[in-house]
Amino acid sequence: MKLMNDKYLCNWDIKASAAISLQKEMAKNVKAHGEVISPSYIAGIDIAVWKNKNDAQSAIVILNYPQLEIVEIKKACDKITFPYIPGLLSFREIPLILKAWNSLTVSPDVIIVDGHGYAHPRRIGIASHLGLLLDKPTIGCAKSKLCGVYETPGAEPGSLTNLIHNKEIVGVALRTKIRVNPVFVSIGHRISLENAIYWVRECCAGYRLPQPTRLAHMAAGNNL
DNA sequence: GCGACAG
DNA sequence: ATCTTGTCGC
Repeated sequence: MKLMNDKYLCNWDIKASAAISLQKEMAKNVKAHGEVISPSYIAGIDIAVWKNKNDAQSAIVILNYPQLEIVEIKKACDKITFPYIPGLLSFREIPLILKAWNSLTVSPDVIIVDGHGYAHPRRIGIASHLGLLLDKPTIGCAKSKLCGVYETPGAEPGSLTNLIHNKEIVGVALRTKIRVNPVFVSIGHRISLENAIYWVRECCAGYRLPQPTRLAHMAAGNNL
């Protein structure tokens, strides 16, 4: 697939301070509204870092909807350079994600990213950053919180509570399955929070994580 | 200075 | 993220 918005493309070999400056500029262009109505394809993205701490593999899995069957899987391997710094995850993972994106033949209508989007100190987590680059609706679905406070959601699957940071609702803690910890959903780009929550729920076929994310995680680790 | 801290 | 099999609980 072709990269739609190369104006957001940057030199990935930069310092943390420069990355933060870029985030503050890009955050102004994130669109927190938009509805994905009846998608034909939903993508899941994740990366696995080899234990040697240098090599990594990204995976993009495309599922059809509503069947949620795999229609395409693309992977890319390379050395990982940028260190893991909370708040700067996108600069570590996106280069490898774009490499896999280039080989895609199916264009997804919405993408679920393993990590936060708007629920980020500067409102631009990896889901939002990737959404700007690909000019696609993206959703952030993380397994743990990066910033903000929230009340424990009810025990019933589907229940949720707001994730609040600096008095602003930045996402929700969503109980996707009984007796498991909630996941954190936030908008990535070009989608409303309500619609993002809808699609995450729609993709959780009895699992804690949405199927696109689960399968991308397995694919990245060569377990699929 | 101290605590928090996606993957 | 990753190191790692079986085991306990719903």
